[in-house]
Amino acid sequence: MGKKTFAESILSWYRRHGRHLPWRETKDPYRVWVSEIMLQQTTVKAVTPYYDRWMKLFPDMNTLGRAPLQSVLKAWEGLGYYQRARNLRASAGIFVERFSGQIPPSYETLIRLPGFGPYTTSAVLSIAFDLPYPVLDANVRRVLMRYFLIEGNVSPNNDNLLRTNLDPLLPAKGMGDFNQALMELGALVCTPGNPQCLLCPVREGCRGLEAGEQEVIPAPKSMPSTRLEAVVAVFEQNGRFLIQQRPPTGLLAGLWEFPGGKIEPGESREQALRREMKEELGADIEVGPYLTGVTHAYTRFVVRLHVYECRLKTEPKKSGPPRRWITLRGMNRFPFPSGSVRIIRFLGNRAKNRAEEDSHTR
DNA sequence: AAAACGGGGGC
DNA sequence: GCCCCAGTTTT
Repeated sequence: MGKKTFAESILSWYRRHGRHLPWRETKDPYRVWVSEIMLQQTTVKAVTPYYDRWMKLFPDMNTLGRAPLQSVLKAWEGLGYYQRARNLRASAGIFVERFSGQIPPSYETLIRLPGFGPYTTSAVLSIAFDLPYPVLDANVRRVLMRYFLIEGNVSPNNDNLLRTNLDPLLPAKGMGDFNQALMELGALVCTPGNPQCLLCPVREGCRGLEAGEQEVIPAPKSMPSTRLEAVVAVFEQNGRFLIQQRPPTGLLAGLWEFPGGKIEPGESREQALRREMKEELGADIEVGPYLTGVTHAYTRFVVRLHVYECRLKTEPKKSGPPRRWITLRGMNRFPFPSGSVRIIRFLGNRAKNRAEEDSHTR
């Protein structure tokens, strides 16, 4: 009886130390798929509550495949990368219409569908169908680049090197568990900073540890970061607020927001508001009191939103993006980016405070 | 090969 | 305040 193989070491560690997560309680392809999409570039901590809510709203493929896009986006509100939700809905429609509501267990078929890239396709096929596709995600890349001492950045070239090195170490069966075990090791032990090499089941064969390079592999990527100032206009008429829909493509596509825009260099906030509302609504406005400030961080820039109560002096034009007058409660049905959600929360608190003051001074 | 595409957690 | 995350798609 020889020593444990790489795969055996990883798997036995996973059985002992792997976390119990909602999407690991099942091999239902639909649930596995939804979890994989949600987990793209998104931490387990952030996904868990969304996943639980999602399965109540859209418990199976047929429900999702027939759901209105707006309700799907609403369920995704705050998770980010909203194209994922659109792709999920689009592919669910295809599964319902062309595959009897089933996910076909074929790499060539899935990879053509919206939202199925190399990672997701392999993950779904290995985890839900026990097919022999290894995955390369950020965790696996980090673990294996360290293990094989592949220095430098994550790149297609290094990915090929990884696959070549990994191939002889793959298990004969149970690829789904192996993939999840490798990812879990990256998430819990072989972390970006302060990796817990003493607790690692494969530290003996790790060439990165041997070379003392484990902390600097893969090479850290520097993130350009800029700051941006923007203004937001809140119009209220008879308890209803003006919101408008963003364009169907690009940043935050199809989500709703309060009108506003970027402050140009040398411009005051008030000037920016009047200019933006002239451009967006075709209306002249009066800028009222400052309501609140919200800082909203994106991957490569930070926006500071300055929110002002405003009043329309002229009627808005009819053309332009869809616009609606909506009560605070009515906003439950519209998907907003997180920055807008915080403004809505502010307006809700303000309304509550006003109601309380009324009840005291009455 | 690089950029676009969100947001929150961790330090 | 910076870095990262169960990637995909477009440029």
